[in-house]
Amino acid sequence: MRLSTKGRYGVTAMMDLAIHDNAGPVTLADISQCQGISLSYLEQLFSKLRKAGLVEGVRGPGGGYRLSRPATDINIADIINAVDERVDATNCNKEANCQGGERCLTHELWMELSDRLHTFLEGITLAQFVDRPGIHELAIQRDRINGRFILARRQAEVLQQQQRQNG
Amino acid sequence: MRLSTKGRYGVTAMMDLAIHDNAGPVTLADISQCQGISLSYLEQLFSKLRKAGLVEGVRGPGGGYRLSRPATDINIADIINAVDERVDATNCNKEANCQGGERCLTHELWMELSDRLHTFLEGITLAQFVDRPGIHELAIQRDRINGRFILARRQAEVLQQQQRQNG
DNA sequence: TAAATTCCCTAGTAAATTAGTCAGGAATTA
DNA sequence: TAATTCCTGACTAATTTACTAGGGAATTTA
Repeated sequence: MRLSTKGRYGVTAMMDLAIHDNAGPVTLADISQCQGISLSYLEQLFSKLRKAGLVEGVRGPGGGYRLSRPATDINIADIINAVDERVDATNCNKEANCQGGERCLTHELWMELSDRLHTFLEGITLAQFVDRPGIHELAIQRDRINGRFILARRQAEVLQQQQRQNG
Repeated sequence: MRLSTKGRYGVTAMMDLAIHDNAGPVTLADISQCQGISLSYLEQLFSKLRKAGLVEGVRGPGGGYRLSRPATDINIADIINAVDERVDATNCNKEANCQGGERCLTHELWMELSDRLHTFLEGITLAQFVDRPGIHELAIQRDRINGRFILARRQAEVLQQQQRQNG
């Protein structure tokens, strides 16, 4: 397990997709502008997310990226693994350090900690951040502030439709 | 929160100190050899751990580093913060990205995740890895394999003493 | 069909971080 | 006094991060 700004970019971008999941795909240009990351860099990150099967791209006008499965089925460990891609190889695996083929005790303990961390992050899904009252209304507000008018409108339409059905 | 190989080095080194806590200080030369990290690099890492108040150095022959407080009072978040030193500054804090002074919704969600992670790692102490049956016997074995004879002897002495008192 | 939009891919580069090297000094023990 | 070990600072190499540039492929809209 490894966690850098790259991982943060991946997670926040995926949260963005999850929030707008009902309102259709989100363009990288939007995410780029809102988060202040270069478009090309985002494209590279999304290439990894796509290869990991977490998102799918939709080309052409009105296109963008969307989650490839429900937000309930995507956890934080998935995302970080896809983007940060580093496994916890300790130095001892390359042997020559710890004699006799025995690994350092501390490395075993580290692996245990690493496992615990992984399990913890596996237990946190995107849905846990998105499925809460008022989040979509808040998202529409913020999107308008950030100039993401198309997204805001689409999301507002979906919301109205749902309210008509419920009320 | 940020987690790189540097953080791993810090944590495993601290585990090493914790295991030998009763047997006196551990030299950086020992850790360097066992973990395959350069001595000077370790010195730089320990400079940070010392400034964070987690360890204290003992100079001269027979010296080394030891924990500055009980292993029960040192958690993983402490160590990673000391060594990786990066706080979770999102791009939005530097403003100019998200208009209107409002932060991106995803950044708030990220901070929430970051907090959760921090709390999780705060709850894991060094003692949880060290205070378990047979760990010291195992440590002595491994130390001998790794050529850390002085440490192994000191630890064996302490262990015998404890056994005399108990049995 | 043409034009616009968006994903998609490759290659290269600048900046930052990681990891290491070197050289020396200060405290302590034997 | 000599050996050991921490401690510090400056410099360098390697790697990773983040960005830039260019073009191509699929799709929608006019």
